[in-house]
Parts: sequence; C-alpha cells; structure tokens
Amino acid sequence: MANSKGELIYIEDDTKRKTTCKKRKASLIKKVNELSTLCGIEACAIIFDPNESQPEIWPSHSEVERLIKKFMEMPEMEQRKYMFNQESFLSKNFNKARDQLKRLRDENKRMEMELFMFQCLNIGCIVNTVNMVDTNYLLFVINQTLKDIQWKQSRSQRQHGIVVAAPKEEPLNEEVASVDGPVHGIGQTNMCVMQSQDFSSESTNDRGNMIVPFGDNNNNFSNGFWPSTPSFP
Amino acid sequence: MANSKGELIYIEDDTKRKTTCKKRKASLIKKVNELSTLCGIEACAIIFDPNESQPEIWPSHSEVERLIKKFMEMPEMEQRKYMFNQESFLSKNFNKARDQLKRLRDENKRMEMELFMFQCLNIGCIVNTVNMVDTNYLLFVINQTLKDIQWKQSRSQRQHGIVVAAPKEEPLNEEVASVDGPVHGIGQTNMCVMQSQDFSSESTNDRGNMIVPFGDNNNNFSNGFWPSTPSFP
DNA sequence: TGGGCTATAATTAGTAA
DNA sequence: CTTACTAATTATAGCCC
Repeated sequence: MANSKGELIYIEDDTKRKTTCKKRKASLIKKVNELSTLCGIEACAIIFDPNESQPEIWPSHSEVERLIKKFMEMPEMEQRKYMFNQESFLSKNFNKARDQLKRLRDENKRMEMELFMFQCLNIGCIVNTVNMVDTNYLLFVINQTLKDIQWKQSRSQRQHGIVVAAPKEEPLNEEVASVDGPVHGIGQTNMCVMQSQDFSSESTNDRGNMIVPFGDNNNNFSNGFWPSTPSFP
Repeated sequence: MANSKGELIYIEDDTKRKTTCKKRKASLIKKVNELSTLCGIEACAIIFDPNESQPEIWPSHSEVERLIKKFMEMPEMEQRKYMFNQESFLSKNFNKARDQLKRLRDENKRMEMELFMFQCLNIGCIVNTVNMVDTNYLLFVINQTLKDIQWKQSRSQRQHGIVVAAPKEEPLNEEVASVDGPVHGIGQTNMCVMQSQDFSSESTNDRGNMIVPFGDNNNNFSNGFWPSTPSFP
C-alpha cells in the first residue's frame, strides 16, 4: 500500500475505492496471467465489479466455465490415467478439441448476436446481409435481453463479487431500473429488416449513423458477419 | 520480475518454477485478500498444488463452494451483465464487448486451425477450400504445436493448477511425442494442398478417410470454415 | 524443502493535467 | 472520467544457509 498507512480496511470514500478497485483488478489479472504463463498453469479470473456492467473475465468466458467445471470434477480426474498412443490422441484429443471448439462457436455466435443487436439499437434498424443473420436466433437474443431487463427491474439487489472472485449482494442502481430510455423503448422502437446484397461501401442512415458493411471477403477467417475491425459510430 | 529479464515465458527449471510458483501463489492470495477487504468484494481462491495433499483454499472451503455455486447458477446473461442505458452502453460496454468478441474470434480462429491441422494429420493431406484456409496461419499453428510438443518433452513434471485454476491438459505425452507417426511427421509427411470448389458431397481419400466438406451454406452463422456438426473419421 | 536476505522490478496511492 | 507522473511500498528472482 504505497503512500498509505498500509491499513487493510474497507475504503469508505467512493472515488478512492473505485480507483483502487480498478487498478488492483488490472494488477490481479496481470498476476494471474503471469502465474499462468510462468508456471504453466491454466488459470482464470472472474471479477464482478459493481461499477462495471459486466464481469471482467480472463482469459475468456468459455475458459472460465471450463476451468470451474474442471475444478468441480477434480477428485475423479486425479484418479484418471491418460494413456496416449497415436490412435487415442487422434481420436480422444481430437474429439475433446472439437467439443471445445463447439463451445467456442456457441459463445462466439451469442456474442456476435448480442453485439449485432446492440448495434441495431444504435442504428435504429436491423440490417440483414445475404442470409448472414439468423433472424430467429437474433429474436431469441432480443427476447432474452428483454427478460433480463425485466428481471433486473424487479430486483432490489444486484450481485457483485470476484472469483478468484465472487458475487456479492448489493442494492440495485435505481436510476438504471427507472430510466425511461432505450431500455424501455427496445420493444417499441421501430426496427426494420433490410435485405441488402451490397454493403461494399459505407453509408449512413437518416439518423446519421454509419451502417457498417457486414462480411469481409478480405478476411477469410472472419465469421462472415462483421468485419474484423469494424468502425462503429 | 525482479532480478530477471522480465520474460513472461514458462520456467523450464523445475526448482525455479516450483519456488516461483509458491511465492507467487502466496502473493496472489494476498492480493485477492486485499482487493476483497479494501473494495468490499467477496472473493475466493483455489490453488491446486500437487505437492500438497489438499488444494490451497482462501478464505475457506465452504466459502469457495458457495461462491462458485453462485456463479455457476447465474444465468449467462447475468454473468455478462450489461448496463442498459444508452450512454454507458453504447460507448463503454459496446466497445468492451467488441474487444471481447475480438479475443473470442482470435481464440476461435486458433481453435479452428488446430482442429484443421489435426484433421489433416488424420487424412494425410491439407485440404484447401476456396480461399478458406489461411495457409500462413496454419503453418504458424503447426509450428506452435511442434514447439509445444518439444516443450512437453522437456518437462518431467505434470502441470499444476490454480483457480480459480486447474491443471493444464497435456495434449500429448512423451510416448505420443516420440512416436514416429503423424505428429513427428508434420514437417516431413507428404502434405498436399488441394484446391477444390466442390465439397458438396462426402468423399473418401485413398486411405479411406472421409474428407469433410468445409463451409456450410445452411448454417448461416458458422464461421464459414467447418460445418457446425462435422463428421470426422 | 524451508526460510532469510538483498538488489531490483513492479505495484500503487496520491496528485496533476 | 482518463492518462501521466511520482514517491513510497511491495513483490520477487537469485542466493545462501
């Protein structure tokens, strides 16, 4: 605790605590990363910060879930013996990796959808490229989000925490729940589905927001949905 | 990294790694404790150490179980919480989510490449679809894998874990790495790059392995690389 | 293995722009 | 609210026992 009395007590001052929390969070994740790299250890961190809207996660959401699951299954894993020969490697490890990839794809898809939805909120309409958008899934994500909002509104408490961090109960931010803004308007705002085959050049809609072309032929490994480095308004 | 080059790479030397691990473990737990106390955040840490009969746990076993359970029971949308007012969401959270998506894509890409490489090992050749394979990146992944194998060969101890940290899976053990099969043969085996525009139907190569068609027009949200539910040999 | 010790790097609380 | 900077504290790699 540089420049301080070195007391290890709760910081009452909001600004100070927030600043300290932010700095220390970053440091902690860095430390976890270092330990992971230096000692060849898989590690993850989940930090629920009341100041942040979403938990800080390292190294990735899927990795966090995988490691926690691993931890829960630890006792039996220790008893296992891994007998690897060529066949088992190509079958077993391959299958394992394939499963992991599936999880990764699922998460990626959900993430794409979430971001797409949020962009729609900003642009004000749903832009659909050549069959690139799974509309049903998008609607599902939107519905889930709406449910989530309702759920939040109905709560009087919200969770925080850190794991290496864990959730902690604290009062819900009233402003968020009561604001009559975009949240409430999601279900009412005018959304349209545009079909377009040509997004080769940037354009703006009537609200002055840039419509980002989806898909990127130059990046063969993009998900064919968003450009790798999109420019957002 | 005092008295060191500051390199963030795996410590090969057993004694050094063990010592470093021990010191850093203690520091990490201390940091978690500090963050928890100073910022009023509930936190826990679990460290698996093969040298210990029981995993190192902070602050208590019951607390760890409670917090992990709490996190796992949290619906995914709550794990990824968003603040739903336009200002904070569209500026801050959107960018953050976008960055996270980028990391996700990178991870996904690597995973795709690894699986593709493993499939190549099994099929015996590199199948290239219409510009779908980033050959340079594939070679990079292959090289990384070779390095990884060498690294694992040089190790005499199994890896440990910390949680939230868990033991790293060893994709290969010594026997596999030393086998004169596909693994060792990556750099030597006859690999060919096939250009094909038509993988619409399944086929088998001369080794009887099925060649899986890449790309899937029916799954609009696939990465455009592999089918979502590929059939592997 | 498990401490001490030390020089050096890294962290960090406070402050200012 | 960041970003940058600084002084003070802490962390830690390498030794030694």
